[in-house]
Amino acid sequence: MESDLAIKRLAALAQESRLAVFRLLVKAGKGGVAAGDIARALGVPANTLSAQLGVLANAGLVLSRRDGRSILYAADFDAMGALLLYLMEDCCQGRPEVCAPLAEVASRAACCSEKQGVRS
Amino acid sequence: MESDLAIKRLAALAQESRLAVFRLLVKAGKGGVAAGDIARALGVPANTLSAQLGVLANAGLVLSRRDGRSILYAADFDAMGALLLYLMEDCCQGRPEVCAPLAEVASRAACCSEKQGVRS
DNA sequence: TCGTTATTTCCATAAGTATGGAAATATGGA
DNA sequence: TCCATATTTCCATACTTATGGAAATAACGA
Repeated sequence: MESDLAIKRLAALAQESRLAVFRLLVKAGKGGVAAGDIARALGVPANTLSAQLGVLANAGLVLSRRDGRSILYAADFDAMGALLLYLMEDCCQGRPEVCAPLAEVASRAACCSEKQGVRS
Repeated sequence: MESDLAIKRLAALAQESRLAVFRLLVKAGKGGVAAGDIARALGVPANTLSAQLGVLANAGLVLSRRDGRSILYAADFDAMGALLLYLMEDCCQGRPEVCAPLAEVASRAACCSEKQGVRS
């Protein structure tokens, strides 16, 4: 990953309500959530939320598709994985002091994904 | 980790020259690098760099100590590890789609750190 | 003490980001 | 077609951040 893109993604997540949006979308899974429902859940005006979703989408952290009158937003898990991989490998050079504590979480995930595939 | 702190750290890294500073400090390791040497390496005026180091330090991503006339800055590996752990667990809920691809990097690091006697 | 080097703080300016009202666009249903 | 709903775009305002010149502070050696 280019550091430009990593910076864009870091900046997109570095704001309270955008991080809240992303976390909500992670919880929701691949099905996604309508923009209006996100706005209601977070108590943010629709146009403000739209701008925030725009930043996340521009950073490639969320995907959107229209469903009737609504537009469904979903977290892009691959993009987030790529960002974390960048931070671990390119930025931190795989240093054990940084990366070793992550082994348990990562291997648990790897284990689950092999056993039962993808969950939503 | 509090999401406020995570946001502070994400924001600190979400800028070109600050990310460059952090990467340089990761490369340099625990010994650290004098502020002036960082400024020279990155071609940034001393006072501008000082402000950037201030942001990184305030986010807890770098540590500093005086050494004679110089002030040595060093990456705080634990802090970076905690940020990544937060992103994997709290933010992404350990989702396999995000975290599984990180298993190899993390376990390689864990392996090396065991050899050196460092554990998490 | 003084002079030199290293770094930070102060300050102003420039640049970028966040917010939300109002209007515009898109969809589906009557 | 007309209307209601869902979302975005336009725009102005407020806020935050980045930058670097100049002065201040800190440490060392003579």
